[in-house]
Amino acid sequence: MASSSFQAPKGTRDIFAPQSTRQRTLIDLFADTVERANYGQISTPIFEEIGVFLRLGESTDVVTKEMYDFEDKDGRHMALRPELTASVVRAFVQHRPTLPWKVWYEGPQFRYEKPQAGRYRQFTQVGIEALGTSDPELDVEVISLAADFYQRLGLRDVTLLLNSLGDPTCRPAYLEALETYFRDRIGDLSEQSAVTLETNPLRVLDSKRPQDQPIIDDAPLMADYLSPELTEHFGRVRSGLDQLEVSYELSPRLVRGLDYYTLTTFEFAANALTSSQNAVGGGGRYDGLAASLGGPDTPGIGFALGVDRILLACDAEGTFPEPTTAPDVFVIDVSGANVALSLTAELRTAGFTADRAWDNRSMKAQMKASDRSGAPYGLIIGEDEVAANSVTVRDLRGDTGQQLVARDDLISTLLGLLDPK
RNA sequence: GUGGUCGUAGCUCAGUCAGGUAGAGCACCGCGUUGUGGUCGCGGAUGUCGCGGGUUCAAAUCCCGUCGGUCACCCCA
Repeated sequence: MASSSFQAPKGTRDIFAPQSTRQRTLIDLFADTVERANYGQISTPIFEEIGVFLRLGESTDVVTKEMYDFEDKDGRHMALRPELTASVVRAFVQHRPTLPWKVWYEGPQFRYEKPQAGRYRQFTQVGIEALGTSDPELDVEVISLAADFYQRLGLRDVTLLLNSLGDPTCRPAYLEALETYFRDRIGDLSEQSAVTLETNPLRVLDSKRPQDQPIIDDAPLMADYLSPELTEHFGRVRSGLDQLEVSYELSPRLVRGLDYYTLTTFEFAANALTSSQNAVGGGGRYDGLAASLGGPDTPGIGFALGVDRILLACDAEGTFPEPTTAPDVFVIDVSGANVALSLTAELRTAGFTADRAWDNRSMKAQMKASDRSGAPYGLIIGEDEVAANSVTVRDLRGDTGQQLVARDDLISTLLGLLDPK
């Protein structure tokens, strides 16, 4: 803790068992959920040419203020990925897989933000992206998969917020109306919102300042400006969600932070999280992104879910507990003959998880260690056992006592007592 | 990035208001005789009181700075 010693960089943390095990379990559950829908895993580099991310939008903090960018030794301007959609679409444009293309991912992302609980400079997201069709039923599939996943985790109090942001054919008229509306009231807006208005009127809707609320409440709605086709698309998304019994709230003010979103946009808020960092996931359509990255004009939709925040929400709801990690057996060796060394290796080869005590400690100390390990059985080897070429198998959890087992029968005896992992 | 708040043993915290050079619980280690843990009893180790500077005879305690956590805004997962 002294200033001369190192600590994890601001906004980052060390995660170890059992939390790390829990995180991996969560990711496994996510993989299972989306692989049932035929999404395949994609793994992209953790850094890209910065241009890949500049398409996220010039009015977003993620791009303008929060990028971890650097020059590599050849002078290329690179950046650690602040999100994964852009990387996935870059991979799509580069490889041109057959359509529709459905992928899922997990991994760390980086944003230079001021940290807070649930907001880190390195954070983990899981997500999916699907490119190649504008079918509104794809929107429904994507959204419902996220909802399914929360449900499988045991999260109950998650609200799905839904909106349509229009597209280049109808959004400009809305933006104009919105800008005019806010300009007429700029004197009543907060200073911050007045600045935001200059770069992106849409995002003023996102302001949480009390001063802005009455003005935002009466602002024009995108829904009134959607083209007939998009109104139809949005209607089919909603009826599809109804059909699958995925409940949602229409949220006409929902504005996503990244500029590439079009049409369907959504966000999941965990109500158990009391802080303002309660968005545990979000996503939407980005029909122009592939083209803007130099590829064919291909529609796409996806979402990203914040693993760190989801786990905080699980804690708040008291669900998805940490897995208990205990070995099957724990070896106590007081023989002075190094039996533990070969015995643990033999047990592991046979499929058991096995740990042991070290440093030739006393019987009492080794028994204590075995108890603490959580293992259901302790294997005791002393001089007597060595002489009899056997092992004492002791029940550490129940009351069945202990039995002397011939070394040759040990594995089969243990197989009768527990299932190897 | 702006503002608030907190920072004492591995963990949770008391002590800070009224300055006199560190405590509790849990965890850890050992002992309770001959090879047996979990309960109990006894004993033990561990902190330059986040870091740096200032005021003072004297600072965990007061002042300034800094780093980190956290809360609100901002932003977003």
